[in-house]
Amino acid sequence: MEMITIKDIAKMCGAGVSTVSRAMNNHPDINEETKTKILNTIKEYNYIPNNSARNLKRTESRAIALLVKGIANPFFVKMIKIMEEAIEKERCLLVLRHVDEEENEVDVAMSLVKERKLRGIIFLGGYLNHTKEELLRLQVPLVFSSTSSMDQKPGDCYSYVSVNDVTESYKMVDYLCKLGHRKIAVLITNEADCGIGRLRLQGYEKALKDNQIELDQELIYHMKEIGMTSYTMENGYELMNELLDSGKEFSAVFAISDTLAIGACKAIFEHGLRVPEDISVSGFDGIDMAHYYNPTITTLRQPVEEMAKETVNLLFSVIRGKETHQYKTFEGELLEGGSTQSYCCCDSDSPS
Amino acid sequence: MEMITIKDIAKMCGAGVSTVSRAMNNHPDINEETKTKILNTIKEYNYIPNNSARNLKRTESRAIALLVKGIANPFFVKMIKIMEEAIEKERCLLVLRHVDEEENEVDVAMSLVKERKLRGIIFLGGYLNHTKEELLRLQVPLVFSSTSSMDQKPGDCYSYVSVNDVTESYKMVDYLCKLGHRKIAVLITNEADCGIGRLRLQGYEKALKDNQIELDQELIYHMKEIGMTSYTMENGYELMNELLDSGKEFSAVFAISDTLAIGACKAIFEHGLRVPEDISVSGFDGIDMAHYYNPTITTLRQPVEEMAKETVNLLFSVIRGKETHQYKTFEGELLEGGSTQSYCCCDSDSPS
DNA sequence: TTGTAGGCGTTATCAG
DNA sequence: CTGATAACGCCTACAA
Repeated sequence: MEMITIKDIAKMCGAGVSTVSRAMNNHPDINEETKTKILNTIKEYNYIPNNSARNLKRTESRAIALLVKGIANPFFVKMIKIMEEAIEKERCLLVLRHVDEEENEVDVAMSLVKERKLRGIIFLGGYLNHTKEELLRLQVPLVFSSTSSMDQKPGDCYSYVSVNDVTESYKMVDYLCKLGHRKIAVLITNEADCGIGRLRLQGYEKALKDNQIELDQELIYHMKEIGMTSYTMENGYELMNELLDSGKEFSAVFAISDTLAIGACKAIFEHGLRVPEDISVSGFDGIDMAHYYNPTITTLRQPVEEMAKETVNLLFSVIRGKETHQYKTFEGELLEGGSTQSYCCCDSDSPS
Repeated sequence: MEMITIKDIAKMCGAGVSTVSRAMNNHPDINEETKTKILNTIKEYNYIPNNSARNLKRTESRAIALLVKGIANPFFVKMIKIMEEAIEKERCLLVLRHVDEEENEVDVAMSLVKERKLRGIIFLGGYLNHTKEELLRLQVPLVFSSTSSMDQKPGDCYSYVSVNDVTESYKMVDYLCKLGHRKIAVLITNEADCGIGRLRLQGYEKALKDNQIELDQELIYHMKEIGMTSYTMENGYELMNELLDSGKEFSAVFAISDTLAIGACKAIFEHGLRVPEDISVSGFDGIDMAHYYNPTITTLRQPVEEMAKETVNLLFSVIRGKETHQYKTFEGELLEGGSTQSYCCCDSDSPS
């Protein structure tokens, strides 16, 4: 029932608590013999030091926090994995924390800074709408990765890694235009979302404009529910059903995520239509699923691996004081899949 | 630079630390006026109490730990979400922790018990091979959910929620047999895996036997790499490629997860074959992707929602002392999708 | 209703 | 090399 503490170990070994502490923490000033003896009793009694006490007392740690907004997002899952490895390589401890949609990630971060004496923080996802003052209060190096921000000018108090959502979604929509599509619908998060959704919509609008296509508000399909920012297949399916049921004419769809695109395909199939013969579908992100789907989803691949690695690199550069905060934008890559084809007014039945 | 503490707040308000503590923790014995005053200064100075100190001092908390082995698994992602809500409904704090493949979840749990004074622990995924002694040492109610265990007899020191992997995979393979398939390949984790993979293989073997089909070792495709237990589309793709390239004859494939099944489909398509006309493909789990895939994957749906809810229920029953530890097995549901069809020796080109 | 003091389990400091 | 001892920041008797 009683928790065994460092004192108990000390008593058992006939040593002082500080010696036990030294043994545990690999301090240099300790006799090898007593050290092994202590380590043995620790193992024997399954003693595990109390982290709360440690964190409270320690002046610094090697902990890096990774705060993720949207842990279900497959795109993030991959980034997390890579960051995890990179951080481990720096011999640091990763503290992974899932942040809810309504939660304020900076508050969570602040709490962690106090609790764990963090070395640095990585924010993954979410929307960057915090004041410089709030961020400075965190007192540790910060990197925002794949976080959207309306004004693309980060302050000097944090680093920033991302693709340019406007530019990249422009690429995709422009690609659809060049294929000859003129009636291009877009599936997107709800209107209140000022995050990535809005940026990608901007790219869509600009691409249409540059291709001399008039913007048709009826082809912009927002998720209805407020606060509904989740990029799920189900939402893609729902949105596409609405769109198809509306009777509105269109030949291509740009879904602002691959998950939405896949859901959309399902709706299209269920309406007895084909992808891409009847409707071309394109996504965004370049997640594995887009590649494995049938047909392969035409998508805009974000260089996940490089982005994740660079995120960690930037963080450690600042931690080491070697560099000051930076702003890195990555280029996406348009992957042509089987879900899009050039627009054909005669509605051919036998492509290929 | 200096961290602001409870003492600072106390000083600023001209109050004692205990009063500040009472204000923060909603204690009854406190003057409303002083309470609001304190709360205001706390807000004004953005004071956040140090969790380490709290955990160290508190004798109990309302924290429940959820230790997940394989956070990338879409099946778990859904369960986590549901458990999260259920735990919140019990007005408890969820401590979500990702456990690496090589990490021992019980060690992590032990560490958390000490650090956070946990009320209970839920283990999601992984393989249950811990001694009763180890588990008892944790001192708090335990539930293993969707964890595999060779001997299906849990001790009395923990609860257990799962489907019967043998029975359920039997159902699926039996279904394929009843469709007329006699050469059924299986895609599975590496041979060293004594977890879910082995159980599902048992179901496969039994189903074949009951259908008077001789077991053909060459149709059992294990992941090659040791320690490779990840149920990814990529692995499914690789395995299926090997299988197809081997020239071995078969008409159906049972992949022990939907992700593997989807990867397998991709490989089949790339070999110029069709699903299900040339090869029937079935999966396991019933994740969303199986439903959205084209064709829809025939799968064995695990009742995620109920399982997740029951997991939390069992935990709280024990916490409240109302019930003793239990062992709940759920029935899966075979969802017929478009990826399977009855075996047709004439290799029809125009199904329905 | 409020304040003071002691201790939670460690680590850091400093004298031996 | 080792062992007391004083913090770390908070909560909680207990006394006022």
